[in-house]
Amino acid sequence: MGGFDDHAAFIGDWVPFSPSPRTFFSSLLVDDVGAMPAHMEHTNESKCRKFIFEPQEHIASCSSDEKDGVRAVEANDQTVKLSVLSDQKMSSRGGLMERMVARSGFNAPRLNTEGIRPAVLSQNQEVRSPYLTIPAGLSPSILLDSPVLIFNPLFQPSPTTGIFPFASDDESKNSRLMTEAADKKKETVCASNNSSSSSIPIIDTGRVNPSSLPQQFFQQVEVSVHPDNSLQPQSIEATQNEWIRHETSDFPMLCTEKDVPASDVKPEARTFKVVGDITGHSPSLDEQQNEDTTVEDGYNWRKYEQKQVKGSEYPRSYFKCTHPNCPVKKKIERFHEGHVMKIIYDGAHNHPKPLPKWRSSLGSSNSYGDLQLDNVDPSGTGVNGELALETIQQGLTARGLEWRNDDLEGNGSPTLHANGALSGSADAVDVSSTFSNDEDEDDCGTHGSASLGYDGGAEDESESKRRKIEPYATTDMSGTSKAIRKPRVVVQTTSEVDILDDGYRWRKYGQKVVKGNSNPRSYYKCTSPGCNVRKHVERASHDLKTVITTYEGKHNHDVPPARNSNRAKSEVSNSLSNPITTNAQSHAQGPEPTQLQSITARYGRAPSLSSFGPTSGFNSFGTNQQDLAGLNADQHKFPVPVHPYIGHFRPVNDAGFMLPTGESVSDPSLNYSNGSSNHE
DNA sequence: CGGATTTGACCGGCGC
DNA sequence: GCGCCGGTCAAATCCG
Repeated sequence: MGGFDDHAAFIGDWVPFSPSPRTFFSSLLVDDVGAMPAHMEHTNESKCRKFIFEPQEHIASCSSDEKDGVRAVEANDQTVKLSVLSDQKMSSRGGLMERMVARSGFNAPRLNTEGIRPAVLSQNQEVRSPYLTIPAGLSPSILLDSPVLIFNPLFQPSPTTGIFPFASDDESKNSRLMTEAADKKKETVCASNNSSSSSIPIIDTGRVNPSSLPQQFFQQVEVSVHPDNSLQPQSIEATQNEWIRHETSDFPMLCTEKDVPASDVKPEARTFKVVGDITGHSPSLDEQQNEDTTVEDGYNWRKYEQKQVKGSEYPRSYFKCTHPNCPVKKKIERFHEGHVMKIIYDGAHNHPKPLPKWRSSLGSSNSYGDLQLDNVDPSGTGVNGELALETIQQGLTARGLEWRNDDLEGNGSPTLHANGALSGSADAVDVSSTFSNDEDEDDCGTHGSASLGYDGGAEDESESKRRKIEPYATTDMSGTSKAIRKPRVVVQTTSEVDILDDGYRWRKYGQKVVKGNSNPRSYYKCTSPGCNVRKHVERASHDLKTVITTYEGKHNHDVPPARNSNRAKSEVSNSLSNPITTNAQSHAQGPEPTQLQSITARYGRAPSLSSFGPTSGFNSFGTNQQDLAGLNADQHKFPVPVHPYIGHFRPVNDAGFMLPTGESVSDPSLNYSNGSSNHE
């Protein structure tokens, strides 16, 4: 066994490929979207990938609710969508824009108020809009701190980034907004659900190009945030818990977000979401990332994660407040070619807002902190409006947004207050929450203003979660010994089946897209109690037929007996006529038909995404698990010695091992031609 | 209903 | 010090 330790062996192609719908799907998707088979809609993977090609109209829903919204859509027009995705994506904007312009006479989107009906709204009293759409580059805190969006002619969006260097100028902001707000009725807005109850409207700026449509753009904003209640109906469209921003000429982007059903709204789950868009500019990934990090809200953030999430073609960035012990986190997500940005805040800052880097240059007069959101409140949106914000709010920072419980008693509507002062005045830290039952805010005790009954549950939750996890993680770590590198064996096979069934039973515990490979990597653990062996499986980026399985650790047990040989047999017969398999064969992207057939026969079934996992009855060696488990390795046509890592595994590869780059296989003793000898 | 899978989120190492 | 990224966790969901 020593031979394996600290080494990784890369076992070359030694396995005949097997049919895997998943593989076919992947290849089809990648190589020929238009030819994607209808059945793809049944696979998770297809769903996942589909988003990439999905027309704008669906992206919003994807982002908000991949599970429901997307699926529903897929079933109906997936094929069509896919076939026209590319073009549509590229041209839809212009077409819509043109139509809108023609219709309205100008580029400002038209507000759709039809959807905003008191009746509907009333049904969703509990539903609060979690989204606030703001232009890219606009500091969320500014929004939060200000009753209105700022319009300052002096601040033009960056020609390159489209970011607005929002410098605060209270006067200009307010005056401008106020004066213009009156006659702005054509703004497109992605509003908060409860028009009547949203003090913090959702502002969807869409894909406005400020440089070309500054007026409209800001008008829209104005309307959305106008203290006066009037704005809501116009800018808000509520559709049963679902906030949909309609696509309009200049605002082709959807900011459709599904809100949390009232019933599901839990104090601890409050999240404040700010959605903005990168105006008229399609940022590169780098740009987006930069923008992500440059979105100013007055606090300092450390990016600790960036991940591709399902339903979004752009990675989601995770940030933590860098202030010591501050639990606040935020997520930034982009949609629609990066034009729409969603920022989700989680938790409440337990410290004053640090002095912004740019603030000093702007001068105190411009400090956004001086803005008073209170203004918003009085307006009439009154009561309900604030509630909307509350629900979403998952603990806005003390500084950026202060919740006043003033109104809470009466109607539970909070009042937003922007603490102007930068440096930490006491109240800056003071987080007032209107959510009396806010269990999520944590630490309110330390910073929360008692007046609000702010419980700070969120933090507690996350903290407790962390505490709960840590011990486990620690244990796990020690057990699996991350520090102590486990022996690794890398097996490369050519297979249509993702998982090489090695006789052991595995439980999938993770899946992730790793850099350099668009194909997700799946992580598995051996399900045998006490066995820490893990493996991850991924398809090679360069060759979808190539499956790379990396084993880590050594089984401390024998190969478990086959579960049910009968089942395997039946599956074989079923698979032979499996439509998926048949379908796949018909596609040029897959293996040659003859190959497929033989594969199908060999593997006996067209595994479902979940079924061709490690526990499936078939392996990738051209044998099924039952064979391996039930037969002596010697008896099998492929002598398969039980490998401590990979069970019944025998690299019957002609090419022998291939040492993967980066994998150190320095031990010459490694000899997979005799697997058994290696594990003693 | 219980086991398996999915998937968003978190952790921590590593490199710049 | 910060961001990237692989690995992992665990709640939610799926599925037999």
